Amino acid sequence: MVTLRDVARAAGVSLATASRALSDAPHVSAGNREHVLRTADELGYRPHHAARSLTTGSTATVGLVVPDLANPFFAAVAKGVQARARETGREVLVADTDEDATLEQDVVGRLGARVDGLVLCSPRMPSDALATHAASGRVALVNREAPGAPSISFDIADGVRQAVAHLRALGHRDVAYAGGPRSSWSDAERRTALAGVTGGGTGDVLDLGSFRPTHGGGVQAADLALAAGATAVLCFNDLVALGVLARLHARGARTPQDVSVVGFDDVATAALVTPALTTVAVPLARAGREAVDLLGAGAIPDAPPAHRRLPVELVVRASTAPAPAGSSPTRTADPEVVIR
Amino acid sequence: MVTLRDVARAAGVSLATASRALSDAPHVSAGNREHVLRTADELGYRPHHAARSLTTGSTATVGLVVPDLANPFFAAVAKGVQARARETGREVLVADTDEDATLEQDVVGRLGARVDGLVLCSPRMPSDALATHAASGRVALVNREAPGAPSISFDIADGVRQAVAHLRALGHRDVAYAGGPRSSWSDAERRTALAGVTGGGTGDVLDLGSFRPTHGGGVQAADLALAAGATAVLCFNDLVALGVLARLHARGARTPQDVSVVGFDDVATAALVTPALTTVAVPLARAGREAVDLLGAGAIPDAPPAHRRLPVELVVRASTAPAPAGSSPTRTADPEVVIR
DNA sequence: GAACGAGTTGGAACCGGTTCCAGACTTTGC
DNA sequence: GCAAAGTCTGGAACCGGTTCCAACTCGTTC
Repeated sequence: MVTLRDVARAAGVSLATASRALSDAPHVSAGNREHVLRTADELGYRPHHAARSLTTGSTATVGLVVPDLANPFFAAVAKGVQARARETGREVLVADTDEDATLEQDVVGRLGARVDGLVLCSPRMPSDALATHAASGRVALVNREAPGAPSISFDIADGVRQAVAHLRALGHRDVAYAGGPRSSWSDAERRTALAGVTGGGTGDVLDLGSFRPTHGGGVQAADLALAAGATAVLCFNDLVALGVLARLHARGARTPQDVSVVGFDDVATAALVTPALTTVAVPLARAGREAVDLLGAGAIPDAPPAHRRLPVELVVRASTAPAPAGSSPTRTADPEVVIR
Repeated sequence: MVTLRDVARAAGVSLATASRALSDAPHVSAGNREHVLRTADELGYRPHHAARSLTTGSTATVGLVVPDLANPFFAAVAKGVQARARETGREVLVADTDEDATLEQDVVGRLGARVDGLVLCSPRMPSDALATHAASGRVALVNREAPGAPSISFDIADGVRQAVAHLRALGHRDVAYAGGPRSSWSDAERRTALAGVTGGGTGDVLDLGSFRPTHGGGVQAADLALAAGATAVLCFNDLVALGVLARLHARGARTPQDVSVVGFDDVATAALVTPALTTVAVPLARAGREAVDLLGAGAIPDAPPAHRRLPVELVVRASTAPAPAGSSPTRTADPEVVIR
């Protein structure tokens, strides 16, 4: 292994000069700089990351913590984080917490010590724990908001509004919501938005309940939607929507002729299934990129952390269509479970 | 920030003793060890990773390089790598190369300097470049084999055999292969296997050509399959198979009644689409885990690198069925493009 | 009672860089 | 022509750990 010492010796300069030349610092003559650079190149010198990190105190690394790397939602964010980090000369240390809030906290602690900043994507830990970690000032959140930490989230309320407006415009009166986990921050956002949007006198959205945010959760929700006589189902995310689609098909209900389905997130597969899914597209990669930039912005201490909400957009595909003509004018479900 | 020096001072022992106590080394009295440990805990001591790395020469980090994090194939491998690394007390530095062979080489160089070992998943770089990097002895390959580096790959030949046998058993005589990129190592493996398996006198498999390994590639292949009168299509991977499925549906061909479709990899969505995809399941997460273990096994220098092939398994779902009764006994395609 | 050895202990060197500081040299201004 | 200012340069301290080595303690054995 060739060290800076070797380069300095070969170039006939001191360690200090060699260091300055290579780190592009001032106080080196043009000739010396050039010479050192060439010598380093010839010797194949590669700076020792740990050594540099030890003195400078910076690791040139960002950490990324996600609940599940194999979930396309998080994978897309990870791709954005990774791309932006590379552009800014940093590497990415990634950790998958297997959707486990306890493991997540552990991981945040361990990873936090090794990076300049940490991007937490959809953290599962409770708010108070999150606040503790946020206090370090080196944390940025994605898809969750919390008082102490800067965050990138999505304009979920607007997405819900667009989705419901779309369905209403198609004549759907019996719209149902297949919700995500109660503990989920983003499910709470959707529900709040639904409660607001339905106040317009056009009728309420039926709450089918909370389901696991998976294909299986969607299967479960689909039966409830059929039983309730809904002609349209708005889903917590695309995975749930895919489950709804599959189950409706299996039960002989046609999509979109009999029942319309709307997803959330616009994951890659949403466009590839048949019928292609109408869904609310959220800029996942962009969120990852901006979260990385948020980490660099720790310039002004005690400034209130930035909460940025990225715009979303309903993408209309083949899973939504006008409500069937003879759809029931009266609701069959218990009014108790309506979202307010 | 609390350093080892602080702990030593607070515990009333020397730096050396404190270090030994915390790294669980011998030559510390039980009393002292206990006392140091407690003091460190009270002070909230966290070892400084860069400092430790500087002296020990080990980074407790593995690097992972993948062409595309958002591709579920690589995401699954990444999850395995991540899990195994955590179990063995290491972190994962991940890099996404955007399917770019040039960027990949660059990334391997930069990442390589910061990790103890590097897992290269489906590397796109040419063999000679791969050999150069493999010479460092700290590289493990996934889904590709090369002379100089240990690797984890899949028993693709067996997968192809199982898939073709399945289709033959269903009475399909006109089986077509929708191939992946010519430069792909794993496409070459599939073709070699196809050439071998079709020699059994049961007829050849028609080569539809090479397609981008995406949904779009599958759409393209589907039209060629229909034109060639194939009753079954074996696809390079699941993404291509999904494209084939979608296009067949759009063109009014029913799956599996008219045309059967088989994928490769058993990505998560394969089971979720309608009809559910028959596909060759490969143990992706396991491959990631074992690749990490391969990195630790640099014990015997100059030992020939291990090439391990993990078993695969055909998963029969709803996209394959007996060949239609009246399928043409004669082939309409040019015999030149048959795989040999 | 002295020699011996095993078990502990702390001082100091070291890992590979960055940066402060003092000194040498060059340029500029009056 | 000389002082002041500025530019380069290299020695050395330092970052926070690990580990070598010498010294020291104590119990054991002859």
